[in-house]
Amino acid sequence: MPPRPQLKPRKRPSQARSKATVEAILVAAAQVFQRHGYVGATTDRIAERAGVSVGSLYQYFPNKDAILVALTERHINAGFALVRELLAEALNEAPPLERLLRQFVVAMIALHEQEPELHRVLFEEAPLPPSVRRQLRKRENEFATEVCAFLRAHPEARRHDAKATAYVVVHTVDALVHNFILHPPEGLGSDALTEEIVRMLLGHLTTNEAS
Amino acid sequence: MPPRPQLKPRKRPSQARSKATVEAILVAAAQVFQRHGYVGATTDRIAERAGVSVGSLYQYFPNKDAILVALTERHINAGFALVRELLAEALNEAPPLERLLRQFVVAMIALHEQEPELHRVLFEEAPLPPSVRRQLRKRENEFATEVCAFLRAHPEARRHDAKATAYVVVHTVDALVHNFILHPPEGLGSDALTEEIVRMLLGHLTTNEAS
DNA sequence: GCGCAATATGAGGAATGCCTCATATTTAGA
DNA sequence: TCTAAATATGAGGCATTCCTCATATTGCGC
Repeated sequence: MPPRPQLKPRKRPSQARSKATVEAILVAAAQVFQRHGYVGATTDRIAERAGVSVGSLYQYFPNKDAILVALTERHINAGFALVRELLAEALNEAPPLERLLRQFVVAMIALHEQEPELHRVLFEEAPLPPSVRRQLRKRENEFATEVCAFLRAHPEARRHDAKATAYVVVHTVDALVHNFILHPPEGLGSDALTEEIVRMLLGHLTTNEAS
Repeated sequence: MPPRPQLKPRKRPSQARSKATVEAILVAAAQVFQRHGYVGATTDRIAERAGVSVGSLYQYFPNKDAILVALTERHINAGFALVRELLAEALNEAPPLERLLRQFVVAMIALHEQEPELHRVLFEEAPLPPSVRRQLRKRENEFATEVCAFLRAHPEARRHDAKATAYVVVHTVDALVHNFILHPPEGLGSDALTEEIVRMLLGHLTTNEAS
């Protein structure tokens, strides 16, 4: 267990051919991580699945964890993009808070429902390096800040400690949905959960309090 | 990556000497997992730290994961016991719901604050076998059921879908506290978080609704 | 077409960690 | 005290995986 080596690619692909190779490796990695878990996902297996040689793989990724990281970052980016998109759509209509919240929860569920097993491996099983976890938290905070700004602006929202509220709102939805999709409890459907979350958050956001 | 082998000990310690050995191994394992992470925690290292030979270790644990599992189960049991204890104490006084909620959140924070790094390794990094994850979920559900029963009984609580509510309450607290302790955000203290959670849940629990 | 750079190959080196087993020591009980 | 069972030891076998490197192939610019 020597100090964790670098995570950046040693060569940047320039020709179309090599770009395709990198893409194939990432796609294959997603499949292999999904099917075999973090430990079972060997570089040999990923290369084989990608239809390239191990040597090629190591041209673009200095080690196994670099693949994990690249994959995770891509996954995170796609996730935020999707949620933002769905939210932006909803925001165009200047909707009531309840509708917006429901939209948010639904978007998060949709997000977690695609490739849930990959999601589980990446975020629950794999030893994501601290740098990546930090980055993820940073993105979450940015997102919470947006939510925060929105909350101040929305006519229905009444709370004072917008920072704490935004933190709680964003993380509550994320955590509950994450748990629900990845470890579905018996006797509780996603509709019921959505309703419950929406009611709770709506109440929380619209209750005025002399702090 | 052959099929995951058995997790049960091959020999049960009978004499006091061997009980001490097993105990030493578990204590050492906790320290080593904490300091080196799941991958860095080699059986050799654990044995060394425990002051016993690898051979002895393998007398009582068939493989590395068996140690992880034993440790996790112990951790889980201690956790539930602690929270139950703190809650039972609070319940003796037939307190108002708000007080009880606050007690719950405080207990969960206390729980997560002891050995947070071990907690992180066990639940975020280590590949816990599905059986253990299932067991954990089962315990959580049992706990949620208790909460559920209590909710029905408490005079201040007004909600109808007690099952969904219990699920949301328990998992919200757990997830938020877990995240907060293990990945502390800047500019948000534990008091503010506690307040925020308590207000949110209290509002949720005391709001009556024609479902 | 030519030559050079980019890319691809895959057998095998090197390192590591899990776990065994033949042997030694300790304890319990008669 | 003596014996058998319980417990402890730790060097090293075995398997596995990561990654390299010498070589081959492909594509780009001229």
